[in-house]
Amino acid sequence: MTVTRSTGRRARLRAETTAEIKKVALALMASGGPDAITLRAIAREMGMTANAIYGYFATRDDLVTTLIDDVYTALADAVQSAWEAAPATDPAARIRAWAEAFRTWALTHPQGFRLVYGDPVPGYQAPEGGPAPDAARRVCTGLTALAAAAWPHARHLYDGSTFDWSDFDPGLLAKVRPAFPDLPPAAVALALRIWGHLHGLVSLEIYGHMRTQTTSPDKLFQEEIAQLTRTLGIPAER
Amino acid sequence: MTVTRSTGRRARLRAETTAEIKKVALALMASGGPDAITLRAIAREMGMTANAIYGYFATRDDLVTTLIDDVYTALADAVQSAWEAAPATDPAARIRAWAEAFRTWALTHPQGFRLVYGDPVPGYQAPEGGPAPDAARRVCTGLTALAAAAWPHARHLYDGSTFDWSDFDPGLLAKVRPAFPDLPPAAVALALRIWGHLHGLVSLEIYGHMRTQTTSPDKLFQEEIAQLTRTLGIPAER
DNA sequence: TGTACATCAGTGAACGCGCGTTCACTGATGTAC
DNA sequence: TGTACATCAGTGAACGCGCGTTCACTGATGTAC
Repeated sequence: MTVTRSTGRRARLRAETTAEIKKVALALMASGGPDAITLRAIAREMGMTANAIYGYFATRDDLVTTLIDDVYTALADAVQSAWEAAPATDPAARIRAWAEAFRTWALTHPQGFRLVYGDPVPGYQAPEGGPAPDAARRVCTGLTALAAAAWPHARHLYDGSTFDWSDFDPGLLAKVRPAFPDLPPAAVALALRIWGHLHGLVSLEIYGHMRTQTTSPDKLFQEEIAQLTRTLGIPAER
Repeated sequence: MTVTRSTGRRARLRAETTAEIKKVALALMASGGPDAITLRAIAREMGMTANAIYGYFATRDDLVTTLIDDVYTALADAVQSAWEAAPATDPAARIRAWAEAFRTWALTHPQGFRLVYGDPVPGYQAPEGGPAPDAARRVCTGLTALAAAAWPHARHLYDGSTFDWSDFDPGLLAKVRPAFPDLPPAAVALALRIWGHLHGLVSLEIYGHMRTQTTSPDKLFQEEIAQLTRTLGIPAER
């Protein structure tokens, strides 16, 4: 049996077509929502027949799984690079950068947000078992870094916390504890709570529930961030 | 033209069948998600033909609109009565009651939560225009009552708030301002932020994103409530 | 360099499915005189 | 109280649709000798 060299022409064409299928699928999702991701629609858009896609993805659910992973990665990259762009010496700025990147990404890719955090595509069955994809983890562990930076200022608020390590998923801890050996369980819980706060505000906005309440969701989110750093007692630099 | 008396036998049967259609639709949704709400499935379950339903609802979207309203009402009733059951003299207990009722309702009716706060049923087109249904408003104005009770203790935290009345939806203000004449815009913003916090934590849990982080979402939520009353400076009674 | 063969991307027709909705209808229930 | 008529809930067959997936196939691209 001859193995095709991965740099061969065929392999390259194959990779390009795979990329195009995903690109078209994401474009369809952006304009029509996750429901619009159908093999036939993708094929139509690409000028192929629907079953040609079976040469690249074994099944529709396989394609959707790949897309979810791609979108998660894009989100994780966006927040991580925003966080890294802010100076490490200014925890408040880093929190602000992370949170704003999170909201901005969501508003720019509302359908992507729905795909990863909302209802799955109708009929989609996620592959069973297996840990959360790496990118999903990165979103959350990024927040743990924020909590770690804030911890010296905020720890006194959480003296009564009853969390211990057994309250967390082993997969999460495997990522978090080596990176922040001194962090107590209460700080990880804080990270999850902050995640919940930001997710809630953004998600209400994305799903249209803020529109009937406020005309300035942006201002609301700014106040959220300001209060967050204030409550945690993080000094603003300068 | 003879108007059928609304107490007539026919009218009663009609009301009963309408109620059964909704009941069956909700049961289908509970077991199969919002996608499972199809006229044919409902009819199958009721031993009728699919088109018989057209005698009760002009279209599938009409039925879904009605269901959303019903579910919203159930949620609003649940949180409101929990809130009322706690003593008015104990704001912390009232906040706790509201928040716990919110989460409990969501965990008990995950598909209902998805129906009202998540992606709409595939293909569903909400009736255009028109203000949010009354029940949706009640969920949010209930939170304003919480913020109002907390305000005397928490106002000093929001001195820098830049919110004014023009930042809010007139429909919201029409409900809120008459009920709480002394409440400033910053307090309404606080209510929305609290809503966001609770919604986020519950929504991550409902959509399964907490499972890969913590084994004690319950504990996390308790800590959220405790920190909320603490941050707002609400004294615990007793 | 030329030829025989293997690989493999994509075609085109077809399958069975469940869906919302329309149509002409039937038979039971209620109403008016 | 009895009869003629109107109302109306529900039937059964059919429409056209888009979907995921399977099948046998064709024709171009690459490979081995």
